[in-house]
Amino acid sequence: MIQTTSVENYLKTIFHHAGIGNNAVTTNEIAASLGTKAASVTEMLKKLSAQKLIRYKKYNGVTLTDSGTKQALLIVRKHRLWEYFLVEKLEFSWDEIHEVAEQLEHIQSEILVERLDSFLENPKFDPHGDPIPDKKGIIKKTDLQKLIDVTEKKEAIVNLVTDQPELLRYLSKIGISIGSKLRVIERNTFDQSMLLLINGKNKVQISAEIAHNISVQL
Amino acid sequence: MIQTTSVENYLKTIFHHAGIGNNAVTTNEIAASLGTKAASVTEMLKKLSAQKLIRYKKYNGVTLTDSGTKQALLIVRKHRLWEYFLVEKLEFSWDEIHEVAEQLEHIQSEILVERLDSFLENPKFDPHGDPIPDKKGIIKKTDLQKLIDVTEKKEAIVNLVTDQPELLRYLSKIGISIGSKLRVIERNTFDQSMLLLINGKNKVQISAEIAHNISVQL
DNA sequence: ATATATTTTTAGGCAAACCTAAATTTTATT
DNA sequence: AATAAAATTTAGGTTTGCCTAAAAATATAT
Repeated sequence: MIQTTSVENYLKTIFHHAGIGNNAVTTNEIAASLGTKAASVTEMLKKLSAQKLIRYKKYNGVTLTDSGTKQALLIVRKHRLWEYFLVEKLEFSWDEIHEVAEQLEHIQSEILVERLDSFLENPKFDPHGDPIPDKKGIIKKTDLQKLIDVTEKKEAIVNLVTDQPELLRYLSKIGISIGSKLRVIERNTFDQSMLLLINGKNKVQISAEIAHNISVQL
Repeated sequence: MIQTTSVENYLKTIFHHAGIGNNAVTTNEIAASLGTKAASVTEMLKKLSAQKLIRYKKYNGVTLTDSGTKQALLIVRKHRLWEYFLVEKLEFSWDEIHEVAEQLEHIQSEILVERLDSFLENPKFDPHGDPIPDKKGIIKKTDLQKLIDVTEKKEAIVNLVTDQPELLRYLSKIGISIGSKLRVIERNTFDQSMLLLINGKNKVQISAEIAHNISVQL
């Protein structure tokens, strides 16, 4: 089904805020991200829900359905391919591409996307290093890295955790789950323990032992 | 001023129907061309007029102002540059480009257009042979041809007529003026006279004598 | 646990761009 | 010139996506 530009922007925003774990996204987050008001978001969420693009329960935030995720991925694909085009072919610099790619991503033409992809020789990453989903919406997994190897100040997304029940229980207690965004604030050079900021909110100190068992994607 | 896609489409349509002579364009012509209803067109014409993009007098059709013409030319420029891109770089065939170029022409970014132009090495004609206006909206005049030299079935636009009062009077009587679209339906091989279709409406037979004195643009 | 603050939803409106049906103006025909 | 036909405009609606203000639900703090 062909969507309006507005619907596409909502799907894309929800997709980005949900992260890898497909966490629920709140009305206010969406409003802030799109520069609209919460009331407008609520209204649109009902429409998206009616189209089965999201799962929506009043006051509970939303998650993308498979269908919604697929559509979001195709928009992301288009956005990143156009960004690649702008930088590689039209000599745009990083700071100039966003606004234009935001427009180009809404052009409706499957054949255009595929021809562009071929013309660009099927790039796997956009100029920011973000992976470009393929035509089926599949993102090539970037190489995972152990959290212990992440340098200071960097932001990483939890992708995989060694399957040890105690560890998993502990992590959930301190608020880390698949998809959580971690920023390494500080590393203790003595014991290699690290101070993390979780999802931009809570600070937690974890031991090197634990950092060894968490895989992240940068 | 940044316009809506709809306003841009109206300007483009009026531009194309007005032809070289910037003739008045009727409400119905616009409606037919855009696939909307006459009532909707009237409404929009008021808006365009308020913005001084067209000259509009009730029941009298419209003409583009200089400002309106300039904006129309920039849309035409974008349309034709994108068409060139689609054919030359993405290997689209003629019949596939229209729909996509209709969308791409509305992308708002001056820098994008200029970079695209450079990337394509400043093409002067699109894949249909139509001239691409430059960034100031100036169209390089295509070489004029005498109507007598136009081959059968071709469509041509009247660009210049030898300045002979009798001829001009005669032509106006049979409905030919600067900007008229002529299609050569048939040529009489005996006397070189030709049967023309004028603006897709009236058929007229003209002598070789007259055809010698009309210059057209293909 | 209750009061306060925040978030989300509902209700009622607005602008753009479209529509149909009816009224008006212009054009064509006899 | 009067009438019929065609073109155009007006009047009153619809849909999409946004808004503000008020109400309801949830979260936070004492």
